[in-house]
Amino acid sequence: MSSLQSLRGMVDLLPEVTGLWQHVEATAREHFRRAAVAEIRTPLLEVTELFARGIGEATDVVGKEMYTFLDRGERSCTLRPEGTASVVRAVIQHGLLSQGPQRLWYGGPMFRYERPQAGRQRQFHQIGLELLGFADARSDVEAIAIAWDLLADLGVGGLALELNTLGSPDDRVRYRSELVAWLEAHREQLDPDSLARIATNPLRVLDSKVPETQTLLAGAPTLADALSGESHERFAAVRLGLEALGIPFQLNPRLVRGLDYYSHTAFEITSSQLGAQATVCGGGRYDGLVQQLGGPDTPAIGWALGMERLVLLLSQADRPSVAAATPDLYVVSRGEAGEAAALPLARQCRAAGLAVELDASGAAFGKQFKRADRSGARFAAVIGDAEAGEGVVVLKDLRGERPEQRLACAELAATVLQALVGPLS
RNA sequence: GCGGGCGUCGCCAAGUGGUUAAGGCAGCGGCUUGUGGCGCCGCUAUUCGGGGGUUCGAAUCCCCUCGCUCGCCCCA
Repeated sequence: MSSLQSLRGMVDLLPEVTGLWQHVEATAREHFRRAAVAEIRTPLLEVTELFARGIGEATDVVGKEMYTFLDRGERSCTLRPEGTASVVRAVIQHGLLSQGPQRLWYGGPMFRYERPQAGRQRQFHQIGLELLGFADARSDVEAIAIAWDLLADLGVGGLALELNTLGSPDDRVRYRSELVAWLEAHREQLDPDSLARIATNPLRVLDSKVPETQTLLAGAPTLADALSGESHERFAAVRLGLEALGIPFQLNPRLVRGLDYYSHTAFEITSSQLGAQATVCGGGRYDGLVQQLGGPDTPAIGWALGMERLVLLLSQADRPSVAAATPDLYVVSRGEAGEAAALPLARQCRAAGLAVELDASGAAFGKQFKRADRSGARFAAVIGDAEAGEGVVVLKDLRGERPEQRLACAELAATVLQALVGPLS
């Protein structure tokens, strides 16, 4: 194949799927509006240091998945691999927190250099929520509820909410060193993968898929034991809040978010229908991040939802397909005067709110009608030299029984609009 | 980065060493020069992702390469 192709992992969204994407986006917007969450848009490109400091040097995302390059000014730049760091940076940079807590959402492409597979691309899209300046457990519950309701409204079934707590940053640091000490003491019995993670991300050892390691881990110190009383209470409040809203969840003590900034509540919404990449939405609390990036000490919680995975679920389900752009009216014309009159006519109908396709091919009438039929339009407007001369147009119903009708050009839009809302035949 | 599967027309797909590479869908043209949907007829791959090699001869065998895909890792 000598012709040019898109880069690996960079996917084109063709017209047959953009309708569904728009539907998801519109639904998300509406849910954010109802929850009084405002949109924020940040650049796709940031200084590399933002992600290194925000996400954590030791994470896979920063360590091996970033699209990083030097710009012409020799500055190290990175295409954003996730949204939270950028949002926090923007909020700090513009002093938004001095105006009070912030309820923000964002959406758009993210970039991670990984091997593509089902539900994973190198350029992928997330919609995310960030509640900054909210410490109470109720904000955790609210954040989760917004995600849950959005997914339910979209009609995604078979979802499971998994919940865990990572404790306060202090708890986590303390537990981390306990765990590392314990793992070091059992080095010989660990599998190579887990061994490597001691240095990089020890909490992830808990999630090892090696059976022997899992058996061994039964004797390891648990995060739950390392939690302070306060952290325990906080987690209990989150659980109670979810129960009060009737949102089902299952506790998963091995749910450890990969990014460094998480603390306390961590959650994932997963689907069994997604293959290996089962997480549709993931998030949690990140109380330390704002300060770590140079802002005021600010509690926060957020989540990100994977658009590709969501769309995958929606297109698997037996749901009516979201129609692509189908015209209401297809304009067929012929002859010099007719063709000249067709465009103003189409334009006038568009101004009235109709979806109008104009056949500008100059093809034979039969051809034009064939195309009118395939376009899916309900009506065809026919204008030839004779009609153009009299200032009239022929309206033909392509789907129903309505007889062909000759009417003044000026009446076309109103007539079609009225017919569209009326019964089909 | 590591494993498995696959790569024949825009899409689906037959063909596994031997003259011109089936077929279906879509597309285009015609039957039908002011009226579509059905039907009928015709056209659309000198070429089998690309490059080498074996052979009298390859889409079919071998090597390399590129791409797609599923999984591992990790994550949305």
